[in-house]
Amino acid sequence: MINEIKAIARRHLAAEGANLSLRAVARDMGMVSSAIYRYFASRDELLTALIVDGYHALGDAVAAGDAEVTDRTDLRGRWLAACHAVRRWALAHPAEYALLFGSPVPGYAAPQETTVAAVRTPTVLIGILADGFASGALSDPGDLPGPVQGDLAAVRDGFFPEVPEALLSRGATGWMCCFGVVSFELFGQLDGLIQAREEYFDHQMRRMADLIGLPR
Amino acid sequence: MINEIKAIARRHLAAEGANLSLRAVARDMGMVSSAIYRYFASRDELLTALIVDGYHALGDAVAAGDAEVTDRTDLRGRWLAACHAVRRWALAHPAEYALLFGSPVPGYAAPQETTVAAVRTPTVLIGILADGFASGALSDPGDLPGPVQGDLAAVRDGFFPEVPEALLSRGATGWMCCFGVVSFELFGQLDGLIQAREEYFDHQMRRMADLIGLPR
DNA sequence: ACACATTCGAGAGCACTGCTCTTGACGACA
DNA sequence: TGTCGTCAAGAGCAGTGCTCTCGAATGTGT
Repeated sequence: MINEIKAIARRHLAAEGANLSLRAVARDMGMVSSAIYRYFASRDELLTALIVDGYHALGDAVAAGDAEVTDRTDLRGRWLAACHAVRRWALAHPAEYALLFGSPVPGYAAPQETTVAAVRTPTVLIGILADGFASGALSDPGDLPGPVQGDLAAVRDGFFPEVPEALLSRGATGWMCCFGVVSFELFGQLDGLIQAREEYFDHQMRRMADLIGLPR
Repeated sequence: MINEIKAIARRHLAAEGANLSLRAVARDMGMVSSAIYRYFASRDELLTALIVDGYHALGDAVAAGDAEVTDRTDLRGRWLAACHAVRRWALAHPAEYALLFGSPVPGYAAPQETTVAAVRTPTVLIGILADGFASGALSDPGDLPGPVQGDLAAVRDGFFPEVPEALLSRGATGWMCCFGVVSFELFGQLDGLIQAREEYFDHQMRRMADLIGLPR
């Protein structure tokens, strides 16, 4: 039942964009709006459920993209595959992507459960770097300013043991830039400027691979 | 009059977030909601006016940040100053930033006037690279795939004559990554992970300067 | 089989939204 | 004085999230 609600809500989200109407999904279910409140305490709670699902769907897609590269030592190929998976998922689910990474809803404060789901995609990306460091293909850039080092050490201890902070930082920068380029395209900032978007994205992610230090 | 409406709308935007209520700003002006429609045909038109203003305000702030660097040949210093100006403006005007760069409103299609205003900030950033190329401090990386080259040549001809496409591309990537990192911070994706945000931002923009090829 | 408890959904209603249309007040100009 | 344009008020429409109450259905225990 709550799965059916989520499915219809996702359909509405895809069709109409961010402003999801409880009454509309209730109408589509042949129910009255108040009946929804049996299953979700509020619209925010429904959105939270969709957000968590979205993070996992994106994480799955990115992990699958990485997994398709058979040569696991081809770090650059894995990086590019994962980045393209991010972009492909975003283009296929623009409304959900906007829900995850777009402007936060004013009154809405993301509960804890979303932040743990949010970490799935960067986990895949930085996992590629972790593999590279473990095999000796990547080295520690070792160029972090002091205060940042402390923050990243904590993140490392929580999620990525064995990865040096400076390398983790490179991966985080790469992830944020991937997010930036995808959002730019998806939110219409490239309209009328760039047509060859997949090629341009690929080019940019290759430059990010250079920045991270992934061997060619 | 329309300036007063915009000012109050901006205040509401800053206070309450993205969902701007026409009736609320009318209330604050001691008017009735329908009176607003004398000055703005719709809520979208008001938002468009605020968006255009926002792009210009951000562009002004970034240009001012760049202009504060007295040594005009210090390309890296200018790049960092401009990037920090972007971040500072975003943190000072989060709701307006979200309006400009966040998820687009479903029914809303950005009219032409917004896209010409949107180009102001990248103009400043890439202007730094143009200066560097003119003085010989920057060279043409010359590493663009074919389809992208065509798109960027058109952009170059429209906005940045004399700048080679590959260098323009580097600047665009830098701008998108700057946007990505700022949005990540502003949209809450860094919450609970990074405390030393200004330092981390500075570090990341330095790495982007490396990628662009700005001399140290 | 009967009585009880729980679950479910319908319906009315509140306060709010963007937006349209009509009506009436006010001031400038001829 | 009369006319015309500008302005804002008010009512109203269709929609929103959300709360509350009230029946009907569905078990469940004795």
